[in-house]
Amino acid sequence: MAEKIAIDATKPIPLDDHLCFSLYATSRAIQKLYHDGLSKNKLTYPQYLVLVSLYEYDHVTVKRLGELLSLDSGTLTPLLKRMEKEGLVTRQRSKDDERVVNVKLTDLGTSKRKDINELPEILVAKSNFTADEWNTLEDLSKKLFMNITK
Amino acid sequence: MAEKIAIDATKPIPLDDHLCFSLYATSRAIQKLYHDGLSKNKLTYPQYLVLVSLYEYDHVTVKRLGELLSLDSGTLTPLLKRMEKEGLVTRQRSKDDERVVNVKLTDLGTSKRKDINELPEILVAKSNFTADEWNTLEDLSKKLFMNITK
DNA sequence: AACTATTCTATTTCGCACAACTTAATTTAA
DNA sequence: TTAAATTAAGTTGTGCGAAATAGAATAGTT
Repeated sequence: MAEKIAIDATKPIPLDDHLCFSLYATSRAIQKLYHDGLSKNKLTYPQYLVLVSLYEYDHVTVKRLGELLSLDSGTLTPLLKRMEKEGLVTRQRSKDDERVVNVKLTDLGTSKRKDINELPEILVAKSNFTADEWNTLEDLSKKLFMNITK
Repeated sequence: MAEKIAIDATKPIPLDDHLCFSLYATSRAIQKLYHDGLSKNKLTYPQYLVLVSLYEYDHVTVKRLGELLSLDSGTLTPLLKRMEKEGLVTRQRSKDDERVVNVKLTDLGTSKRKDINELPEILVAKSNFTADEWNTLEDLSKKLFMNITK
């Protein structure tokens, strides 16, 4: 029988006991960790995630990108316009369905793959995690995401 | 002997293999989960974290708040001004050291404690996690934060 | 006391995030 | 086949979040 998760809401709950805060702070810390490697390539963190997505899928629609990154068009449209301006991607309205905009890598965008792919190594090194710790954290984080978004 | 964490940077790394993304997406999903409960009280997520901090410490300086939440004054100053405007906190420059600004709860701010403290229950319920899963995720997230920020 | 360095807050600028809304294209169904 | 509903992207407004800078107050040194 699994133990219940106990939170006593009648007393002040220390910040340190908030799982939400731990994940929030850690996520931001990782973005800071990547900052130098990203700004060297004139990239922001969400722009980096767009490139990662495009290396995986070659071309995607704005809608698909939104599903992949759980970001909406209000975030993606201006972000992609900035990336287009930097010459990293192209945005083209689909001939089949004019509502759809296809996003593709340019040669410049493609050329950054090697640099980009080295960023996770920084986290691996700094984390000082065992493979088991790493995988457990990843699995639990994904499981939590699934459970609260489904 | 612990297994190494293996990342092959020569091939595209699926978005799904990025621990950074999993934590980033999960953190944002939690903020969305809290959104209704927060906006009911006219609060944003970081403002909620400020209140949590104040329930724990009663009064804090801007600097201390920045350390607690790992946020800088560029974020905190306007945020606290908005909270002051809403009547949730007071901001007062210290007599001892005029550089320091003390932040304290008002009665209104204090009165929100019960409502505020119920938010984590929403996450507990939605997570469907065992106490063991919950604690493991919290511990590993904190450990990762410590290792990459120290 | 004057000089220097440090500490702390505030300001500015830019780029997300997200909600709510608008516009335009496509699909559906009456 | 045209009116209604749906879908995709874009727009607007607000609030973070980070970096860089400025500026005032304090502490430390000579």
